[in-house]
Amino acid sequence: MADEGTGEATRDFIRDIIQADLDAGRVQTVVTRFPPEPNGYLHIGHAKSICLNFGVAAEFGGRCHLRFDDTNPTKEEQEFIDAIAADVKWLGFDWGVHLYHASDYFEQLYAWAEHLIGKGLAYVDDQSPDEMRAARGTLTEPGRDSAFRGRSVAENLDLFRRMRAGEFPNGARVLRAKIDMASGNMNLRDPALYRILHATHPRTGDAWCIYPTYDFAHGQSDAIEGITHSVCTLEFEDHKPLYDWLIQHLPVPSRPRQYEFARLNLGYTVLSKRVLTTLVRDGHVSGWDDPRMPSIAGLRRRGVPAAAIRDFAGRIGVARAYSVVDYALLEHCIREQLNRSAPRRMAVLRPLKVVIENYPQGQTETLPAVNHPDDPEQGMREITFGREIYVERDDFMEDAPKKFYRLSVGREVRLRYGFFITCTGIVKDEAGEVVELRCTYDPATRGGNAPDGRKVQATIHWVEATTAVPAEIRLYNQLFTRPDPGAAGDIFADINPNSLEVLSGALVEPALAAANTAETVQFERTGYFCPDPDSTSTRLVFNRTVGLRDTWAKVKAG
RNA sequence: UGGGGGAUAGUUUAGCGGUAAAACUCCCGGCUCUGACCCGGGCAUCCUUGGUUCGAAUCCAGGUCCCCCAGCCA
Repeated sequence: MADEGTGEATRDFIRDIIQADLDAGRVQTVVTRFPPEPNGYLHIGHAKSICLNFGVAAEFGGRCHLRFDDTNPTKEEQEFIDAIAADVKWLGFDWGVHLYHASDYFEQLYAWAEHLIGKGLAYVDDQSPDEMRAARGTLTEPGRDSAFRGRSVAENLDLFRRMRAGEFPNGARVLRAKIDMASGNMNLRDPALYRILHATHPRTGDAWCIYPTYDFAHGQSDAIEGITHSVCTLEFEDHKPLYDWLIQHLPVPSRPRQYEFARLNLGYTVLSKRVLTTLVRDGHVSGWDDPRMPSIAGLRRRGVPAAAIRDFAGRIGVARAYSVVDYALLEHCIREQLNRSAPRRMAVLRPLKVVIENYPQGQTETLPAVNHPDDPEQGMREITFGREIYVERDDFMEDAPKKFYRLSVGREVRLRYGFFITCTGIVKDEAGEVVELRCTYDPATRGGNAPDGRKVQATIHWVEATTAVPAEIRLYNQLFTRPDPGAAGDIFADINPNSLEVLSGALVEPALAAANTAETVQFERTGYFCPDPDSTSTRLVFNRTVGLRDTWAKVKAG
């Protein structure tokens, strides 16, 4: 895992705090945790948190727990629990034996709730959700005390036990902390600690019908596990006073501290679980692992290496200021990683037939090609050359400007690993479309160099007609049309109708037919691609992970 | 108009009283059997106003703008 591009010992305020705690002896062993709620799949925003929590633990010789925050059985599923664990592992992190669930602590949390009641710091409220909302006040006006706030300890205890016993329907009562209904911090206006939820929990089944809220479960779970630095995102900042209040009033075994950082925002991308869930549910994408999704599963299926995601997480930094990261940075990290590892292959996305007129009919020959120009270890392979080949449509222009280096009538180019060819003529169909090129080749340039030392301006990729293998290639574009999806109102109106482009007539070199591995390869001059699970023995399907940088496209665009 | 937090190149970060650093993007140029990679070069009134100081992005005071909070979600 020490393969990150610039994975140097990055510095940020979280690491500074930990270093200071270690130096001052406040903490002996750093213990962090990644606490996902299993109500959806992980996305690249979670990857930032995962890399931070596991990264920091590793750097300081501590440990990081994986803890499922499974306190709301109405939204959580086993499928998500399994997928999340698989994704964290795929990203390259290991929680060892430290796999936990907030539900592991339900009994202890319940006991602490009674403890709070006993100290007169919590009470059972009979108000309905609507009444509670009305009594909570607003951002500028204080709330009003509930009529049930003054119940005796005995009555609270009795009612709370009966809540647990299942005597009341959902929403009938709730256990609340008794703090301050006039606090400027809404979280301190007697927050709910336990609610009645007659629902089957993925792990505890029907053992419970009351469940702790996030606020009551999270900090105490941290304390039970001995978490030293509970790192979360900025929106929990207002919860810290409550987090601390609970830790202070409960006989917990340790005193964890919460620290907040800014969550990741990515241009042209949505990292809201609510929206992502809707995209999947309403069929805007094929599933959580659709290659257009910013989910870990989607990125993986698209061919993005875990190391690229780790590198990305390291480069975006950790701070407290709201920010939106350029999508281009992610692409850069992917390209950098793949450039040095991905085997090179040739594939023609939009084929244009070429007949080499002076090459013998019915004859073929093989030519050696390197698998990676900078890595001899990857070896060589043989590619077939013959009279009929296919080149990329974009590599021919009828009225080519001076800046266009590729094929045009009268121009000579090099076929990668092959010969120099010169275009001598074109064939058009009735519609006037160029459907075939006539060329001649120079036998003396076999292997790619001219004995007379003449140069060509371009080298293009190609495949030989009789040996090429047909393939479907899926090109992905941004899932949203604007850098700030939803900023104009309806986020679903910003979905890009052209986010998926399928090329069904692509031709790839035979070596790719054996690409059954999940390995991402480079199609020379076009980009990085990986076989999609939709591939079958009779139909090859490739996903474009990311294109190569294309300077010509910019020149052409003017 | 309550509470909490934040403002450094187009973007994300560094800088912690000594004269703005890096990466990405973009632009210019070089190299090249991938117009890729790689290699040069360019791109900042440090939100603002005033103060302290020999010296301020850093310290102080006042503004401005942005983000989060009124779930029995997390």
